[in-house]
Amino acid sequence: AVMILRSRFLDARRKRRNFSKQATEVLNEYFYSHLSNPYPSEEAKEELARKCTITVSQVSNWFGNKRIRYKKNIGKFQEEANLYAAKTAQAAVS
Amino acid sequence: MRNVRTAYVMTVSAYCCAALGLQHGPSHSRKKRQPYSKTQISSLEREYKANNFITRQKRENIARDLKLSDRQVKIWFQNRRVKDKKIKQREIKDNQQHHQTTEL
DNA sequence: GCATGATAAATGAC
DNA sequence: GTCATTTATCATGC
Repeated sequence: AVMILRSRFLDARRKRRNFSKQATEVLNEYFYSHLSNPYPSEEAKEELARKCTITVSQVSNWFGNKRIRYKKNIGKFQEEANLYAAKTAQAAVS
Repeated sequence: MRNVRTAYVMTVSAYCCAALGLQHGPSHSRKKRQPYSKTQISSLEREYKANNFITRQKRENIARDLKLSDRQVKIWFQNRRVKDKKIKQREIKDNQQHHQTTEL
């Protein structure tokens, strides 16, 4: 019996669920439209959290992960970046 | 006004990663993250339970016993206090959530 | 099997 | 000291 007795911080990491598609959409829109400075203010985080129905901490986690993973492999995110760039461009026209 | 700090950070760390808007990159060989062993964690947790803040004397002893640097022990206690704070504020939120769904 | 969210060490501004 | 981060690692989803 191995008994994984990890006192894992109330076990939030285990019951992890992916965010909804709409939430990811909102977060990505912000990220790619602020690519030159992808650091939302506390107020911006709160609004994103409200829109996505997640906590501010989860917003911070998402941006932390996104920044490092984007930086590590920009090429992999190129397609995604173009997608959201086009989306915000169209929003600007209308 | 908590973002004045971030704004300043951005101007300072504009040397590296300037093209991207990314903060203090690997400035000059950052120490690689070293996950601590169960034994080390147990001792640290035991001491933390005794008191959340550690004196310099105790810190030196613990560091020697656990084969960690003085700085590592100091940082561990700092991070541990942050963790405590997060746990508490999450418990508060969970309670609020629970009352909203159960009452009325 | 990697994508993804959360946590654990480590850094730096203040 | 706190605290927002970076980075690696962990645990899970699918």
